[in-house]
Amino acid sequence: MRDFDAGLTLFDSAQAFHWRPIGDEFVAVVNGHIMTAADDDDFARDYFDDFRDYTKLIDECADFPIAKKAVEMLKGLRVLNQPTWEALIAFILSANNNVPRIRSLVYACSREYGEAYEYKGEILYGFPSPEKLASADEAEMQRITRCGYRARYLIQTARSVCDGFPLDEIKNMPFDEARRMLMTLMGVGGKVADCVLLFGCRFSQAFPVDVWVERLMNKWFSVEGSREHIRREAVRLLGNNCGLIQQALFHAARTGLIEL
DNA sequence: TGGCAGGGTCATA
DNA sequence: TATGACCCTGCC
Repeated sequence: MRDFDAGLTLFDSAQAFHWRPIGDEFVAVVNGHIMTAADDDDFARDYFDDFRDYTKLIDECADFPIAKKAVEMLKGLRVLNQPTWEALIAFILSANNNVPRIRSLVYACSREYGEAYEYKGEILYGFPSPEKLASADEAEMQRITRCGYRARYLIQTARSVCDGFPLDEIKNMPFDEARRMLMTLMGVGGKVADCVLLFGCRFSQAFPVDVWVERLMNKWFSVEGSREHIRREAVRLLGNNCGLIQQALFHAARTGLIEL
């Protein structure tokens, strides 16, 4: 695969939290199958977004030197096409947490409620199913996983999915409608919805605004105001692939590659 | 060791 | 639309 930086994309970029370095490779359970960063079947290439031409992205942010710089510096950073449910669970857990703790919460929930798999002597866990989470006890989940108030979000959202919420149809809806639908789920506000749309529904115009993106949009794009306002301005300025650009900007800001 | 901040959301007014 | 509460912990 051309220009694919597995460590950057799967581990450092904080768009997925369940990939683990084992030996000299990255491994995770995706959709009930063990997957490695070296896989290159059609499913893997799609998951790693290998069918997109990322060189075009540099031209798309030509009007914004800081964006162009971030995209150029982070060649090899892909935006993943994760299963919607997996992105949903991970980003509900992400709320008001730092990256190391999100990783540990995703792990704890998977270990407790997901299926175990063995790979080269290591145990890996898949994401818990909606059914499994829907029947979980809130207090017990809090005690075991330490996920705090997010236990209620997880359980309620899992119950909605079990009760017929059309999660698999979200990716085929118009963007605004998809976003509104996701936000009816417990624990899903605008930011989490945008992450699910970007990382789990192929909407490259989704633009998650967190504390880092808020700061960099203030400093480098002179955009201030509510996060919803910042999001709309980003779409207007950067276009329909603003989510892909956001990912480069987010990582550059968080790691000090660009000043804040 | 204390205290802040973290890929926010919800309830309330 | 704006404000405060919220589980817990990584990190300075």
